[in-house]
Amino acid sequence: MLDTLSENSKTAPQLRALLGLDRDSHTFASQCQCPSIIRKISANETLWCEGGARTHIFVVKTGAVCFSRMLPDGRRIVLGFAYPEDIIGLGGDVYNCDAQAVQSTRLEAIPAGAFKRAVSLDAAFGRRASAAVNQALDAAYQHVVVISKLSANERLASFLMVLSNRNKTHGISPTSVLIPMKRIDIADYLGLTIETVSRTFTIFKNAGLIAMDQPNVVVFRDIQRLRSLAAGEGIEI
Amino acid sequence: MLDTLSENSKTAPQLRALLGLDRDSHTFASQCQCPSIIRKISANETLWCEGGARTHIFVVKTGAVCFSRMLPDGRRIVLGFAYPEDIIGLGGDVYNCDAQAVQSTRLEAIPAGAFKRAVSLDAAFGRRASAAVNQALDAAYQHVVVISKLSANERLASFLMVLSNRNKTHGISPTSVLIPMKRIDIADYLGLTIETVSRTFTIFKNAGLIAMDQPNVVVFRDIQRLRSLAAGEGIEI
DNA sequence: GGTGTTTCTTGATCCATGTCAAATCGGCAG
DNA sequence: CTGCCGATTTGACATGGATCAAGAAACACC
Repeated sequence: MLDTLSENSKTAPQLRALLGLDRDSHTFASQCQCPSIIRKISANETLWCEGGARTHIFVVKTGAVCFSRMLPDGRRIVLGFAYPEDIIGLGGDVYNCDAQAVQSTRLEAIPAGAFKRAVSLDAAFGRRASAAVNQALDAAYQHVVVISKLSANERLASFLMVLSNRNKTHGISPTSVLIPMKRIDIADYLGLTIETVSRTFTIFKNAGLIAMDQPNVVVFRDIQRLRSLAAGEGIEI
Repeated sequence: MLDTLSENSKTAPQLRALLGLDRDSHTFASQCQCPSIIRKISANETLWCEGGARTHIFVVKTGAVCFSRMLPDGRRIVLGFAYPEDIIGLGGDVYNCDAQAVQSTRLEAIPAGAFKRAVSLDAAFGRRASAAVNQALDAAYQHVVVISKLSANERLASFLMVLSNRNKTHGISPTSVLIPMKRIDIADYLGLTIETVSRTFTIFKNAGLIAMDQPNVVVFRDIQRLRSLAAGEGIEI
């Protein structure tokens, strides 16, 4: 699974520093002071499986990753997505979900053992790691809120607003978003079907909330209304 | 809010040790080496609010606590429940949900500052705390799975099986459970209405899966079937 | 023990979303 | 450009759970 490595632990951080890439994750890796290697995976390739031994912690460099679980009868649940600069793979002894790339993705892989050692040696680093877990917990709670009480319209609005907010915190325009994942991933994430997701996009277009020239680029036309929808203020379209 | 304290930090752990109560949480408190006080709250009383400064970490001694969030238009989402021996209130700088007692509840309260210091001083203790957060994350993921894809029957079965498993790990008979919370809490936890929860209990009774002489005591008659339902194996009742 | 109040259960009906089916779009190989 | 194939959209219909309404049971308080 780790046969697609392209750079070794010494050169990778230096290269990234030189190139000024991924400031945040680079800091993380250098704080770690443990071997870090770059791994590239293509769309749909699996990064880890639920129940598998937690061998690595990853930092997403480019692309996007999707976390999911499968029920015995085949129903699939998407638990979340990760984007560049996200630290993923933290947790207990075994991975608690599957992880696969939704598009071609480049990650920095840090062996779990070295990571664990770094955490116990450096208190500040440990706090950083636990902050990432806390963020994951907050996101999971928010996800529960979205799928347990929001309508299909509200769910999709909420999904779009998360992408918009992410753009804003990363210095990208929050008035349009690129959707890297397929409809089935969005549907399994929002607890809906692909048909309902598709219809809801159409409703948003017809209501003048968004424009969508390509199926994976959404331009916001009435972001305030979308925000109200996403927040669960009980408004109608 | 902390005016109902009944014992001080010195006597409480000693008393608990003498009485042999709550072995696990006692160990936790004594490891912490920071002031711990017992707090008693009655049913429906609020322990903390979402967004409030995280002043205390708690260990549930008796009773049960319910975590929830509220949407602007009044919709309520229950994120989970805590029972005796559970460590609750861990996370970032502010509480990420409301917490209220579902019945008369006794807790051990540890000031967050002292807790934080203990975590950074004692690596083993820190690992223990982060394990609790990891467990919370696992539970949240499981919750997402339950409410995003399971039918009402499967959701209630899942809820009952969690209670049953909890009994088992605590040395109590797993063939019957006591339901301390009201229907509305179960409904808001499972993303259903109280009517559907009630109807589903009736379906289970009629199908011979459970017996329920009192509305808050469930005796399992066909736990294997309930487990299959809860696991999402796609069976019908 | 009676009485008022809350909680739970049951019934009738409705609607948002699922399901099944088919058409259309978009990307890619040659 | 053309044909193919997976992804997306659209349409027609079915249904599980919500909603609205009314009883019945449990509980607290006098």
